[in-house]
Amino acid sequence: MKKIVLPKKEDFIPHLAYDAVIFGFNGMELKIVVLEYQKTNHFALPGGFVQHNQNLNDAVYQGVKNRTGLANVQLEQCHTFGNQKRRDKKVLKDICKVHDHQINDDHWLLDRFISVCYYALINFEEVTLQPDKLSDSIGWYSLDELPELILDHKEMVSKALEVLQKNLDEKLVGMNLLPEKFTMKDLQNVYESILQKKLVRTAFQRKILAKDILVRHEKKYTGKAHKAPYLYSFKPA
Amino acid sequence: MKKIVLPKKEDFIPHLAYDAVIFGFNGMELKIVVLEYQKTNHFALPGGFVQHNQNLNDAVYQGVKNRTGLANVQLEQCHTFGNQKRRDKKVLKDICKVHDHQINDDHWLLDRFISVCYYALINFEEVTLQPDKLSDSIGWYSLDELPELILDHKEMVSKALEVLQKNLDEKLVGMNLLPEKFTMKDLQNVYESILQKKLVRTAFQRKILAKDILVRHEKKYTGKAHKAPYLYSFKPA
DNA sequence: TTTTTATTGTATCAGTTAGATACAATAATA
DNA sequence: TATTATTGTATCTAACTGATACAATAAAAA
Repeated sequence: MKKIVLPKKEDFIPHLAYDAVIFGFNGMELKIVVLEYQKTNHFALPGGFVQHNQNLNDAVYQGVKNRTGLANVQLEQCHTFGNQKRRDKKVLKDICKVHDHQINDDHWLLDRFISVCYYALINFEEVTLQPDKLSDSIGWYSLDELPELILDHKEMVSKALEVLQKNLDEKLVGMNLLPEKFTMKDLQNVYESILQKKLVRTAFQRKILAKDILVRHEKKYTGKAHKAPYLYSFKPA
Repeated sequence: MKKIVLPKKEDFIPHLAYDAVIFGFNGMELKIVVLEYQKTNHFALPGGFVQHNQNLNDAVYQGVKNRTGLANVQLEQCHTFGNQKRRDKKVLKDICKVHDHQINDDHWLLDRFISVCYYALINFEEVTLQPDKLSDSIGWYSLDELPELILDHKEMVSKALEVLQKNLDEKLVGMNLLPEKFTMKDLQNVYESILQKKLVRTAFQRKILAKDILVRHEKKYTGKAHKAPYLYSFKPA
């Protein structure tokens, strides 16, 4: 196991972290990015720390880029988790041990951390996840098949989904989760995955078209035995 | 000027603060609690720091109680402000000077702070504000007559109001802002103050009554030359 | 070639909700 | 007793949603 360099205490604001819930849509299901730490069986959201002279938002953006390979991600803050109990010495020790680091009980990484949770919506198809050195795997997990996550990361996922649902109509979510061109059915699937309930097809179509935010393109012939749906794209702002 | 004790560095999580936007309603206008630091002409939201073994939520609750005299306040988190520029050495130095404290440029209170912003709704009438030792005045200011606030506290107020507006219908705000019994007009004034727009009287009354959350009581005779309105209270949960 | 099948796009009807308007029912005053 | 301002409610209309219906396909089956 190649020894990696632990983050240095003096570079970062102590006791402060961030974590990110990154949503993607594979055409049918909503999924999120989860990291697995090498040989520890610990799963976690991508997260990190904030440097002393770095904006919180920038730290999250940079961190998500470094730990997942994803750039140009629009991150939205959703909640700050500040419970005193949110620490887990065992997890951190496990992770460090794999990398041949001995850390003492008073090491700063084992301290109590307050974490600011962000979420983002990205296009599942156009993206290649790139695990960093701490993680041996990075992957998409559907919401109802999440592995056990460390600390309160599961709660973060719930909170992020809740905020996402609340902002769905105004934030025009589909724009980030779908490819350039998509069918009405695709868009409805996005909405249903996020809201976790079925919508009425005709009412949905009517409502979306009434918003006047879509451009209609050619039909999409899928080879299936039925009428071909139109393709749409979002009107440019 | 009696010398006060500055918060001790070792007791608190460095670089981390909270601030609170406390809304009250005087019957006509929405107002918020603002502190003035003694003889400095600096105005700020009530805020403070988090102890090492204290939950973030508890810290805010305790802090609001200590700095304003308000207890049993339902606080909701609304946003975390993490811009690297949010520090102002002059303000802190001014405050400390008044209390006869010399602090150096590297004092921890002058560091860059990340602040978690909360908001609360309280009953203006039933409350006596109690300034702490750092502040010589504490008072209610209406939103359009706020003094200049330190740092990004003005932005915090905007954010808190925005979140409040968004949550208005589900959080049943009136419950916290009105006295036990109130008229329909009172409730409408609360809604209008928060949403900062006029509502249609008949539609508002119809909507609220349809929610089936109010109990109707006796009439309220104001001495004015017109029909007396009914008093209402919220149905107990 | 014709029929069948699944899905899509749209229209229509009913039920609900909100704004606008109208109006009767007051309390106190003129 | 008439006047005034406000309140509580009803009614009309416009907008929106769910439910239903149905024509228009695209490809497979007959």
